Amino acid sequence: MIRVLVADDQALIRASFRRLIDSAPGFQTVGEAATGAQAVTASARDHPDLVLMDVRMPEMDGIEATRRICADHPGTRVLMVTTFDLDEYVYGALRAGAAGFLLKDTPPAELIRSMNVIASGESLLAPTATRRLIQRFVHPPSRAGGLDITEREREVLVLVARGMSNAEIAQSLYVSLSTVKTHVSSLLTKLGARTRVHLVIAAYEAHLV
Amino acid sequence: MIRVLVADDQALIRASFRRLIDSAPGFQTVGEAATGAQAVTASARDHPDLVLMDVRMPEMDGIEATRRICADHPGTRVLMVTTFDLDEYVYGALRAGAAGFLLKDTPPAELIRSMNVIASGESLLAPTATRRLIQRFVHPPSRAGGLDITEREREVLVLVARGMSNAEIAQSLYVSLSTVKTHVSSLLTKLGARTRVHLVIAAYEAHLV
DNA sequence: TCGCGCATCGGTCTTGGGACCGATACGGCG
DNA sequence: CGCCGTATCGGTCCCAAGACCGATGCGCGA
Repeated sequence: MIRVLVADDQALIRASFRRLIDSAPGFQTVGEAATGAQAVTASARDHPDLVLMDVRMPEMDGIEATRRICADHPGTRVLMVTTFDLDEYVYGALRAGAAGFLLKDTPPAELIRSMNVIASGESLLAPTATRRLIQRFVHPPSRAGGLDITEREREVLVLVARGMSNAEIAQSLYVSLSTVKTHVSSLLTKLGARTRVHLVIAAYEAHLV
Repeated sequence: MIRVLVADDQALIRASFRRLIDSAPGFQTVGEAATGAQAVTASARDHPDLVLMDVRMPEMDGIEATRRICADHPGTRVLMVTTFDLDEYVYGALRAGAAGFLLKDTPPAELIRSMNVIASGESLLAPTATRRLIQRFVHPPSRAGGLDITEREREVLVLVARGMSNAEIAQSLYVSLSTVKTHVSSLLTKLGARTRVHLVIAAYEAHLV
């Protein structure tokens, strides 16, 4: 028997989840929570196998509640169930330790199947979220922005970050050593760096390499 | 009507997939392939909406075939269906452009549902694979090995990679400037680096930072 | 016991890096 | 039109960086 805690600020939602769960073979609700804080305390008291967690809740949101529950009770699996399919929600939930993420428009039968999967120790995401997670896995966000530098300076920066000396960069870009030095100096000023080593670090942090 | 190509080297598997697909409403098989190469040519000829692709096939494996199909026909969605739940398979398939990854022990009804999800443009993974992908998302692999240097040298290396000068490192480690220089020189030699910039690069590449 | 690797330290020497000064030329923009 | 930002270039100055030389002490295994 899989013991389930339902956390949602709307009583109507909680009631419908409870009906669904109690009517499913092998499942049983052991409590309800209307806030994130209540979910945490209820989890500590009843140590459910599974928590159906909403994201938007008063007092403490579902993400933070998930973080605490997962930290305190590794055996408890959290399945995020929310109305909004937002990346911040999904990634926040996953980083907080959630084992799954579904939308509230998921058909009841599918929800029950998913809860079985989660309770068995596996993980499951809404297909849209799965697609975006894969996207992010295959093409990690390569934010080259955030650095307020000119195009030429950016070119110099990547060459610096490749380990080239000023002379090598000068050859590579067909300009004089002086010019390279000027660009490097500008970069040092703009990026608040003391030495070219800091430039390399900045380039790596900005995923320019 | 969703048009499906079945690629698997075993005729028995192909036949059973074909029966399943043709019996499902809204689906229709448009071809079979026994090798990766055949899958590529068949996709080019019949441009199916969906390809059920096995990983292990003669001539060309399913990963490579997926890569080519996705590159040539962005409209064609590939669902990897394999016996073995191996990370190399999953990640290889995803990087190749596959939209989904399931195991052959997936129940027929579930497979059909999954094909619907995939065909609708979303993505879907076997729960075990989902769990590992999330794991990798939350805790990216931080391999710090590969560098044949002493423990002390490793300490110096990370400080160098943090942008500290030799003098700062000396203060930080409570040793003299000479000692730091010695360690840095050793690092330069051992790692085949010309300047400390190369050390920073090596440190980042080795994920020491 | 001797040798070896490691960590520690000091000295000298050369060079590239970087600060700071100057300049010219080009293009967009009010 | 003049102003400003960008890219280009030159020169001077200083110092950290790195090469290379030496040395000592410690622990560990042959």
